[in-house]
Amino acid sequence: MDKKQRIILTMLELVVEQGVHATPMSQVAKEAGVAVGTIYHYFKNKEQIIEEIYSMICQDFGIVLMANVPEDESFEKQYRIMWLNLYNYFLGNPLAFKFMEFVGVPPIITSEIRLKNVVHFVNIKNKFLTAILKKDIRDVHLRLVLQMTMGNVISATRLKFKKELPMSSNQIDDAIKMSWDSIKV
Amino acid sequence: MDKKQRIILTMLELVVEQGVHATPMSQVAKEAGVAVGTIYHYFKNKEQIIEEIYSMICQDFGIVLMANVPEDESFEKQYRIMWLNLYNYFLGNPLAFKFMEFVGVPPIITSEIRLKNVVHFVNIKNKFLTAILKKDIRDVHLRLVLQMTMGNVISATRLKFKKELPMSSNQIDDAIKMSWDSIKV
DNA sequence: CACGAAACAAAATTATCATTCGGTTTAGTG
DNA sequence: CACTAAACCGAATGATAATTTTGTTTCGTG
Repeated sequence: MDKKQRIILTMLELVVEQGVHATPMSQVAKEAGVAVGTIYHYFKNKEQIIEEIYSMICQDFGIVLMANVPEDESFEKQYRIMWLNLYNYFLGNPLAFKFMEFVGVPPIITSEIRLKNVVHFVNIKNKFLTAILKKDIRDVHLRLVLQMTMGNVISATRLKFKKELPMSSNQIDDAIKMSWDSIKV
Repeated sequence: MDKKQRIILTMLELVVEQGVHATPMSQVAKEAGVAVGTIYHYFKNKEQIIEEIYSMICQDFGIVLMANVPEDESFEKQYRIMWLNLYNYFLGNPLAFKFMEFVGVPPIITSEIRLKNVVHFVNIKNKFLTAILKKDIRDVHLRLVLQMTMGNVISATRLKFKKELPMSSNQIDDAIKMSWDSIKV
């Protein structure tokens, strides 16, 4: 694998378990198997590595969320699939989840950086917007629906990761049902 | 105000806008109007200050959540009041909200510290548990209900703070309704 | 008043880290 | 095969910060 990618992934790994300021560049270099100087060959500074990680994950979100969503089904069915898409992405990419939870927030990620990455979310926004217009879901503000839904998936993922619940398929069903009931008409 | 309290509050203020590792003790000392040495007279180290802030806020939670909850009303009404209790606490104490969102997480707050503070949540847990037993709300795992509800309040608060929504009383009503619909039978 | 303990101060210590710099190696090209 | 530009290296630099140490002040009590 090329060094740049290795630096990014090592930083991601270390940062989610130690925090940004607690992971020295020297450690990143060592664990990535490169010299410190090499890191600065590829990146302007530490901050930029974090920024690239953030951007990478946002892009993932945009793609993963809309995967395998059948256009000819009810919105409830589509919702269920999108919900699971995100949940399964988190389960399969715990580093991404933890990064977004603990690192991808101010003051590390500034609102400016966040703004740069909203592009990745236009599709999902449009999907929910038409659902509101078609009265498939409650007529409340789009931002509220999105934030609540996202929050629900995160809640379920948290319980799973913290091992506070096993999240059997029954419990996942419960969570999705609860989530859907909160937005359905 | 006594110096210990001043140190805690200054640390809280600086930490939510700069992050833990980005706020030097020297700055805390300066803005609190004490000498660096004085801080170490009251606290073993930086970590302990953070820990005391966390504990302080957890205690607030336990008290605030259960305030003015009428025992003789339906659980729906009670839920509404608890929900607003927390929401209003966040609005009135933005530092506490931001601390819990950005600082009160691993690896800064370890699971050990978190465990020490679960005492503050026994009342609220019991309240929801009896609601489940009395079939006032869905029969799903207590942890799921709590995490989802907490997540909903946080979602609403986030939208307000990030100024993405004005959170008029209508919108708050929407949010509470959505939240309630997700747990009601 | 004196005297001991707690409160307070800040300089000194020790450590750590992000970044730079001077240089070497590698790989592609005419 | 030169030659060059990019890739790469890691010691040195320059800051900064957490904590310790040493000493001074305050204050309650016998």
